[in-house]
Amino acid sequence: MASMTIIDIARICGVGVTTVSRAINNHPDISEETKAMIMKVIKENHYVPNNSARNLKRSASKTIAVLIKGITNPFFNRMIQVFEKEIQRKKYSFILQRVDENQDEIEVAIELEKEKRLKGIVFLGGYFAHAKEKLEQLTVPYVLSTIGMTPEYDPQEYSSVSVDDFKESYKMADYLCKLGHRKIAIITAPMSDVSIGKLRYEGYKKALEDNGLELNENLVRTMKEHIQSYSMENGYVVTKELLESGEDFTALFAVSDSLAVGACRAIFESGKSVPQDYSVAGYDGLDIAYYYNPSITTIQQPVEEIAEETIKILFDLINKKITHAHKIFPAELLIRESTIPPS
Amino acid sequence: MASMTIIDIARICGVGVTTVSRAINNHPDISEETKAMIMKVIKENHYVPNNSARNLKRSASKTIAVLIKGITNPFFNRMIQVFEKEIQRKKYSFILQRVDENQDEIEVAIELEKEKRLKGIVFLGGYFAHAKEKLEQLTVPYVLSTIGMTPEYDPQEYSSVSVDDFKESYKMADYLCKLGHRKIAIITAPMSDVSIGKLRYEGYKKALEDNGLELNENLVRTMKEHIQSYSMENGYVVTKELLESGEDFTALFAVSDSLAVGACRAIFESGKSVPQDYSVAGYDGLDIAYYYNPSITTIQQPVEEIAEETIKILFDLINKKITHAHKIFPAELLIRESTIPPS
DNA sequence: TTGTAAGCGTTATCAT
DNA sequence: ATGATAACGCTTACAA
Repeated sequence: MASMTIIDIARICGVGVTTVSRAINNHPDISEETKAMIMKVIKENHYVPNNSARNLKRSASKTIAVLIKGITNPFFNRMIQVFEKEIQRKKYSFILQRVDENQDEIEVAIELEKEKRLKGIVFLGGYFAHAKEKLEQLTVPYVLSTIGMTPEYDPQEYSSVSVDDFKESYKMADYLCKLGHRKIAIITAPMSDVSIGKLRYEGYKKALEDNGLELNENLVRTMKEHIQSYSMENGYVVTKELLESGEDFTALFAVSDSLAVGACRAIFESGKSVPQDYSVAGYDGLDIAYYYNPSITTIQQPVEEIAEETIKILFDLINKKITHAHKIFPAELLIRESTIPPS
Repeated sequence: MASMTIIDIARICGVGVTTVSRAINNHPDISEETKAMIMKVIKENHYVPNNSARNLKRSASKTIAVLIKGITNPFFNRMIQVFEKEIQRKKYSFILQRVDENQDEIEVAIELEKEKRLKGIVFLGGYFAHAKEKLEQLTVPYVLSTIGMTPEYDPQEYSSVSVDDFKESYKMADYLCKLGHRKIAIITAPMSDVSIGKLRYEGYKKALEDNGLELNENLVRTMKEHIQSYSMENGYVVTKELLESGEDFTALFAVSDSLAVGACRAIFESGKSVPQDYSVAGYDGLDIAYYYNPSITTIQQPVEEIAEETIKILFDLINKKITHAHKIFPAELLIRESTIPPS
């Protein structure tokens, strides 16, 4: 049996399609009894409305899409939960759309906006170097959440919520310096990265400079491009290489907690220990940084606040209360077992 | 300016809509030059076809959806990558749809099937206790991947790929027994769970029995319902409670690696160590089990093979080569630093 | 090779 | 309160 349509239901009920539509969509102009009767028939016949037809006809829907670059990142888990909760609280529905690493998030967004008649979009993660012309095709409000934006963009033209990656990274590197470390290695993004990876590296560089330390290029290590970025495996491989290079260092700053975990394992396997032989610091404030052994010193981003503020700004945009906004949250340096003064 | 439609493009190009459609969809019956001209106009005007309209009109599309319960689970990351790769290799497109913990995956599937004219569905994760009547509304082939199915279902009526959770869990518990442990605690799913959590618990029970060990109810701990299931935090909280209960044990089997990580941290915080004071074992074979300190003994599921076989079966179903299939892969017991004989 | 026109399954407009 | 009917933007017979 082919799939039921609204017409079949109308026929079975002996009413017009409009009435059925009214019943489905909770319209006021319908008597309780006809509605109940129609709903009963719908249940019995397992009728499910076709969303494509609905979206096509509807001029606007109350839905927000969250587009994530790299859904794999545990850092986003908590944020997604908050997004979902907040969006539902506003009586909007919520679409989570994953964007592939080599897919253009703006193109996905443009397509989705048309397909689903979106009211707003949240971009989560990734870099953001798009032609202005492309951005302009997005006719609904959007907010960049924890995304590093290239500085060439006019801040008047978009909205964002994040931490100050430069400052927070500086904070961590400065802490390591103040601990007495003078040879501090870093695992960061390839220099081609224009986003948070770059900002975190710049913070490290500045902290070294301010502490009178010279930058040793041999201690600046970048993630392997062929391995999942910011992953434990990447941290492991890069650290192994660093250790084998024989270059001397006493502390290692990995720009994500996952990288730090991989780094620790590489150190253990070389017969050394953390923090006695090497201090290791991470970034993000993931659960694993707390549960790891030793627990890992990190920069904890206030994920829930970031997510809440993202939604708040998005709805202010939707309701035309504002034209743009940028919110920067402070992150917290959590000092744990993995970092001590050099021996 | 309102959004462009195919009619606008046709008008601008001075051709009919059919021709534009042909250009968009790479149809053969169109001259190279008109096609090039049309594509140029499309680019210039930023025309993007409306997917809802396409899906509505199309009778069938070449797309496969993967529905995941709990996208948060790192165990699925690798699988998703494989799914995507394999599906693209078959020239099909791929939709990843997250299903909320308290959402009914079958309902989502039914809706999506109509909306996107799916060719097939993969269900990933979660339990699976659905009314047969509901399942029957799914008119396209589907495969359950790493899902525990309630035994009441007729295996003739569905397809699945997974490991034998009972057997693999038995393997781990048996290994701990053979190591000499006689007081083996377990962290598992609440008894209401009918799925993998139950199977893994049953394997543990049987192993104890076969090794002449009596089951101590006080050593059977279940995850907290209000905390994310199978998470590090859950393992941490439950283990803390276990340690504080004063009940004696020498080994702890956590039915997921994340639980095991949380368990280890709870043990460290109580001033004890792993594996000297307590052996800890996990399940799944996540990266973190290897990178953790100590590295964690686990049951490694062959995720890539499971994912590949899932797609293979799905396409065999689509091509009507088979009516159903069940594939069970062996998993591997990886003995690492976290388990030693009791002292 | 190209164009015209008939749906796809809804919702919205306008009568009744 | 209810129903006929015209869109929504696209693909696809069928004609030319």
